[in-house]
Amino acid sequence: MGIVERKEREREEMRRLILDAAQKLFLANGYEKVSIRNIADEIEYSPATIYLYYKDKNELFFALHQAAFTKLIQDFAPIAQIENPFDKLVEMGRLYLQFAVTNPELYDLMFIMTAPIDTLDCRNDVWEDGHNAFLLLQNVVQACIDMGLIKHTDAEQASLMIWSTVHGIVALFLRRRLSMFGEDRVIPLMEEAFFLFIETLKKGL
Amino acid sequence: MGIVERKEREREEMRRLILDAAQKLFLANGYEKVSIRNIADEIEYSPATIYLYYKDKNELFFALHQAAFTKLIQDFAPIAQIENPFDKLVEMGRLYLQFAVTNPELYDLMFIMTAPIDTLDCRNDVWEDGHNAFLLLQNVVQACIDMGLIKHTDAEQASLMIWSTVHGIVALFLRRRLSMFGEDRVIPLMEEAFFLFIETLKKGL
DNA sequence: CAAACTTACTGAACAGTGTTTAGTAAACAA
DNA sequence: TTGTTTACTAAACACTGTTCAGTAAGTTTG
Repeated sequence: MGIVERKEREREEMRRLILDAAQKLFLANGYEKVSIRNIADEIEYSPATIYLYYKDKNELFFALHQAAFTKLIQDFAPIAQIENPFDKLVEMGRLYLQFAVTNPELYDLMFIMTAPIDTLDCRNDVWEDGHNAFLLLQNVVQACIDMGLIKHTDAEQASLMIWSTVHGIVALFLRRRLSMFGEDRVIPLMEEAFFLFIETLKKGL
Repeated sequence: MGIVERKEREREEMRRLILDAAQKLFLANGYEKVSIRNIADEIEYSPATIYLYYKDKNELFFALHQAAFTKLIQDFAPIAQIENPFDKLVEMGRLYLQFAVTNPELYDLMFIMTAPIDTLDCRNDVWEDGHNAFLLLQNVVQACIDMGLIKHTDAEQASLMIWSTVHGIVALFLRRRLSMFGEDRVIPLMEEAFFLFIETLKKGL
């Protein structure tokens, strides 16, 4: 009875087809300008069909947000090679910034938009992707503490502070709150702020 | 010929009427759920009338965002009494955090939503409110530098870093990215992260 | 194989959105 | 008392997310 397996497979393929079309349109036109009807047109199905595979638009956003997390984790792969945990921390921050600047729509979906989180809330589910990513940071911070590279002993507190700073830089940038510095100065200023933060951590944390 | 003056006054009153109705609905129901038709119902005018006073919805958002800035500046008034510039900085951060937590919709409008900024962009205008608020911070940071309380000499860089951290904390909170810490731990954790940041600045900046 | 059932899909509708436009009635100027 | 300007609105346009009855194909059963 391989039919149910094939059906299961076909269902998964259809979910992928929808997801890929959604991602393609999102990356091309931004999230605001993509509707269920657009996605339906792209895959040449009726809009109602999408609702057979995703409960609503938020769930589709959530699936996209999950895919974005696996991409971020992939981008983080090189840090495994770094020995010194503080260097690891710095490189993580650099890669995080880079990810946000090169994939602004993905970053928005992961850390700014409320749509994916709304889906979690109505399922009474916890934000696993976010939590895992945070633990990745927390582990590196803990390693710094264990080696005496950071004096402060609460890794969770320190991690939240570090995450906040880096997120703050990119969130202000992505939501165009740094435009007053002039278009060509923004990216350098962000990098300077980041490296100043690292230097401050070195001396003060 | 007092007629044009009266007309001017009436026009301004109407703009206020719309703005107040919009703010009332926004604060009550959140921004997502307020439409031009809702606002029109509230003030008992036709939806089209609103377009005689505001170019589009973004411009209305922009006006609300400006009003929010004057509220923030008002909330900052007590810092004028503080002598020591570093204490001033800390209190500014505390008040900023407090403003965000007590007025989440206003903060969102000022520093997260893109709608008000879209209006600026299409007018080729610069974000004055944001810039002025930033200069307020930068002046305090400069005072810290001048008194040797901060070693780093670039006030702009330092200010951006400080703003980023505080914004990061509240932005993660407001967009529900700290839910994984548990509802009752979130606010204390934010405060701890803030004070850890201050301690780190004291020692490292 | 034919009948019964299940699944996958869609057209059309519902209830909403921001925004524009033609037309009306009142206020003002000549 | 005309002519003109102003303030306003009903209705429409082109969208949006979402639901549901109906259809046609695929699958199972007698």
